[in-house]
Amino acid sequence: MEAFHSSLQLLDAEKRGIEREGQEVQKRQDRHSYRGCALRENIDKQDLFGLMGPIIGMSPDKKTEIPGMQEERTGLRGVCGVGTLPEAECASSPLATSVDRTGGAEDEELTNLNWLHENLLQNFTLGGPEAQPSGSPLFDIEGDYGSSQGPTSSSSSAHSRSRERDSLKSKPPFSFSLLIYMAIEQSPSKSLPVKEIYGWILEHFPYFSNAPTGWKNSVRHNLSLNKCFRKVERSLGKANGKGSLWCVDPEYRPNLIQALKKQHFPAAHAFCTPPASPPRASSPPHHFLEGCSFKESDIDAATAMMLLNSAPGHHVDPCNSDGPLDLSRPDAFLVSSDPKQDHNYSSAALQRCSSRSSSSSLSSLDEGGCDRRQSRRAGSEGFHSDEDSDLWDERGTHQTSRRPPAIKWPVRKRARREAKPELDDELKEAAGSLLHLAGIRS
DNA sequence: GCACGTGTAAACAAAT
DNA sequence: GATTTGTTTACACGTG
Repeated sequence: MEAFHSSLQLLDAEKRGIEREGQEVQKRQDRHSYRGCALRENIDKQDLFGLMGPIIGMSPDKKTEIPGMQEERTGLRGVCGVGTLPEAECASSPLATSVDRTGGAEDEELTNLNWLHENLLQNFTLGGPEAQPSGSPLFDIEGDYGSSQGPTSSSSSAHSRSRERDSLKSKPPFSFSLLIYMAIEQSPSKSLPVKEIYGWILEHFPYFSNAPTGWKNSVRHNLSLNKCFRKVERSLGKANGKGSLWCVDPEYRPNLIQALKKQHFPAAHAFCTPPASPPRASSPPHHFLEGCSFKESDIDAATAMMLLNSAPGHHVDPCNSDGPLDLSRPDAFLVSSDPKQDHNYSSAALQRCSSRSSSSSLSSLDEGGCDRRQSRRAGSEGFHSDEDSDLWDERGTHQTSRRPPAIKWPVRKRARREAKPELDDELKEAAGSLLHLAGIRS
């Protein structure tokens, strides 16, 4: 943990150095563009760890212009805002209670995706929030927003309006799984009801505000089918809305992170790259960074931190199914180097996902969806115990006749954790390599 | 061609 | 009874 804090300090120092270079770099980046994106060179690395302020993805003015956004956002304030989710506060599940008790400060640093939204996503925009006329984070992610112009370039207001229109009609470059993941991860309690997932998506991807309502069906479909997501029963004693809370299955969080990065941040393949490979070899492919002003070390720093978070023993996961994690305890964030105390399943999950082609993603996890549902229905008490997990680990039925049971069932979690120490080490080394690449001493 | 991931639509049941 | 939520099935399409 001390090393982590020192890394943060080093990041801060580096950030200041980067900022000094900022203007010079901006000039360079103005000369480049890629798919309409121009990322800030001087990414605030503090932000990478979820220390940022409120979400700035969309200006209120623009949001109010979107039909139907107002009512959707009302229920969202508790999610993206500072407060805690009322439902989650009262949720009876160990997850919700343990998470909500925390206040989430350190948890925010280690697990949330604010860094993604406010940096990776937002910094895809032209020069950051001050320069972006539209609040949509996909504003410049999508390639059809016109050529990128640097923040210092003379992007006319007409051009901005044009891009804004495009942002409203262009589909987000993320799958529903990732959208849901981002929504859930950005919530203080790491769990959201469906309606607030809708709200988050609507707020951050205005495209859906004008899209046919089928996308909500898709969201629900994903939540049900994708075993990355778990249902958490709300508190029975309080009538606080329909349905359940949904959270990210900790076992598949690395997969989601990887899918997220594969979708837009191919530097993520460093996660699957053995540490022996040269650091630069794990740099994002040219097609991605080409023209982007996203310094590779920035990406690496971000991915390194995520990898650290994903690495066994470094992960703080409120959704840990091994039992409620009381994040209010000061030792809740102690970094364990003991594999036996590793409550993270990322290594196996990562291995699973890296075993497939680059297209490996989330729905491969759907193979077990039916079993998950079975166990949900058997007792929808939210999270499974290990025994419960073992149940849906070992049953081998497949969901549909169209999906042959090419089941990559997670093996028993504990057994897997103990059986993959070398993989754990690789992950740690990879994290170290990435941090080193980013100029951070781990 | 095949397997897989993803998106979409539709139907249905249960809950509110 | 209407609406929302959750589940399931089916199909289409793109990709490797």
